[in-house]
Amino acid sequence: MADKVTIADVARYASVSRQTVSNVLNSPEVVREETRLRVLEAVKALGYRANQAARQMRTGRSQLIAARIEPAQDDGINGFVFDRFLHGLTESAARAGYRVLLYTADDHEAELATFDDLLGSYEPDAFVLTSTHYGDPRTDWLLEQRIPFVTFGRPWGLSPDRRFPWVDVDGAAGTAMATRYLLDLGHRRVGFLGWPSGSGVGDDRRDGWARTLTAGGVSPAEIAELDCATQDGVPYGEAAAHALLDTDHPVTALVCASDSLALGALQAGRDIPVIGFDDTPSARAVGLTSVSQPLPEVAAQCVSLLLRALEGDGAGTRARQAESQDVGGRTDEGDVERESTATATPEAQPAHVLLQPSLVRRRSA
Amino acid sequence: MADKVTIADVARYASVSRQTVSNVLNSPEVVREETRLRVLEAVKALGYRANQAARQMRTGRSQLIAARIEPAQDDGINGFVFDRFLHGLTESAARAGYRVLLYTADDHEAELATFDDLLGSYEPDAFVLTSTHYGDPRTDWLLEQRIPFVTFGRPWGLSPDRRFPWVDVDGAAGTAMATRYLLDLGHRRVGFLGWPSGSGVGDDRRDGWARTLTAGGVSPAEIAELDCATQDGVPYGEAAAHALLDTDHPVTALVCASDSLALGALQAGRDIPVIGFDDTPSARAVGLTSVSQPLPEVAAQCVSLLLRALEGDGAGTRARQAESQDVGGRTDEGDVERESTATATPEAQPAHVLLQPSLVRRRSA
DNA sequence: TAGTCCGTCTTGAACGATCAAATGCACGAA
DNA sequence: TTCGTGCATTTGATCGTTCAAGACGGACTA
Repeated sequence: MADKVTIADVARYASVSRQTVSNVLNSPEVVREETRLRVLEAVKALGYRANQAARQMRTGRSQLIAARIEPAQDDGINGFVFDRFLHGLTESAARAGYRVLLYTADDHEAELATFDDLLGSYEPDAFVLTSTHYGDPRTDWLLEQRIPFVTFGRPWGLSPDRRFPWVDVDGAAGTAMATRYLLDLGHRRVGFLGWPSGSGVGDDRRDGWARTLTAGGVSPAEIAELDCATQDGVPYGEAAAHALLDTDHPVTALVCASDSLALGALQAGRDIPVIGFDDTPSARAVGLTSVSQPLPEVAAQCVSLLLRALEGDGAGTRARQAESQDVGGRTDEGDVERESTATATPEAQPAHVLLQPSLVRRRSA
Repeated sequence: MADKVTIADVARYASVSRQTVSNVLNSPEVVREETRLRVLEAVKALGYRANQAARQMRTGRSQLIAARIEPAQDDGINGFVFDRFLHGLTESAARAGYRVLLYTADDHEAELATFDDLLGSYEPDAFVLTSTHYGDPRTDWLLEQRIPFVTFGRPWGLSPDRRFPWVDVDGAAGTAMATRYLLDLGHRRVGFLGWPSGSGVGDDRRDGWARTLTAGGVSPAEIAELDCATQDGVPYGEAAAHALLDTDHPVTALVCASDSLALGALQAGRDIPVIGFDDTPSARAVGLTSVSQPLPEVAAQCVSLLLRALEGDGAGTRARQAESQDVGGRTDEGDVERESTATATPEAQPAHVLLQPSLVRRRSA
């Protein structure tokens, strides 16, 4: 490799001091235009790139965002969603001058230990959490340590929504959309295959369905009859579908909390419309209509919120200016906000963003 | 956070010099036992963790392994395989004291630029490449720059196998196993749905099938008749399956180069045995028998080979000892080698490992 | 004329670790 | 007694960057 070009090399080449080179790169406004150009030329000629480690040592900022890579679930559904999210995160982060550092952890306790470990060694500037749930200890820990972070997933069960920034997809809106679609097709007995109540995500998805049926004039009693809760997984979906189908008064269409359940429903063999959730490869493969989460946008919003949080905390000041320029860059390119229900919150308050899913129509409905 | 404990704090606490603390952690053998214990106690009491940035600055080693996260394919199959691989990589790397840094790139040119970028700023110690293919420019670039790396995938088309370390799964053995299984079931006209020749992976998988049929006494002419090449994707698989089924002399079973093709074949509706490749969630969901790659092992082997390569190059010497201990740690826990066809190569030569896939039997065959 | 301020650039120090070399000490041989 | 030897530990320098403070000349003010 090119023998390591340092800032001193650039300084010598451009006949200025180290600090001037640094200023050109980090605080261009304090440097005379002519000098600035000369330095930039030198930077280009020598192929200079600031050494992260050295910079980090001085500024305390690593330009690293840590994210946990989760083991693919048995049915790989979560894995897929997460994979696409991670890809988007890496891309959005790169645009803002950050990189994504991976870690694993088997449970929450191990994850907290890993937080500590990482903070002590690699010093990531922020964390991104996924799969938040009721009573998640991770958010409290990070809040207490005052480490910037965002979650992909609402702070289920936490009193106010604004203790930390989060991004999520409106699952209820997704199932509502699916249900509405089936009602418009003329169906009235639209069943729901979901998970046992208690999970934020699952309950949210059920709500969207129930709410839409209610709006469509279906009675609460009937709604209860159309609802079936079971564990996630294809075979469970199949069994649950049978429970709703093999009755005197069978459902005529199904909305499901996951593609796994929907696939199971398809395998039940009746030829009724079925709609899944997450638009996984499996859905695509078998032609299953499914609710799709805008994962690249979720990732972009996560980075955007993180950058805001990072600007707020107390570290370097000079360096911070360069960043806010980067933020500007990202914002320019973002058609993101337009299609999102970005719930604006007052400045200086952790913001949150709730994005709308979309319905991908295929053969199954 | 705990106010940053530095090596000087530990030294003060244990009444020794900074260097002694450093030695306890990196070259324990030069320190008197009594001192060593006292220092370790101090480390524990203060919760000291060596700062990566500072260490990197001195040693030139970042303890970072860079890996590209690929966008999920249309059918998400590659995405899934890669996701699991990445998880394994992160875990194995962590055990050896390394972390995984992600990057994205749209094409090879962009990827080379990213290599350069990363090497200039974050200075990863090594790269992990996936999806290698004929004439891959990335391996040449990295070889030329003398950057350590491993690939998940053979150096297709490169003359000798030993220019760089690689890990791969024996695809031919996988399709051979699948074919053998169908032959044993009494089938003779076992068809193959694969990709057009030209891709290393695809040709390899076809070979395993053809070879097994030949061994089973099927004539070359007949084999050619049973072979169908098409683009990857469920609908293509369905069409191809029809081509092999709707003839005077239809196939009675199918081996496929991917789960997508296999799913297509299933949708063709004939009730014949079908075997896919990669054991993706889709396969699990629909009960498709499939050839499964041992991805966690692949990842573990990648890390193992990388560590070997990293020991060889010319950087610190003291630090190196600590690492080789780590390697030892990993090896202990590794049932990995046992079940793999680890092709041993002479010391100091890049090694490679070819792992055996397994057949996961489900309803489809 | 002297003093102040501003814009531009430079100098020395510091981040936290490791390396290379030096030091102190105990021991045994000359 | 003196000196070399080897072990355990310490000291000073260094990695590449940014921060804080200082230097310098010119313009503007008093």
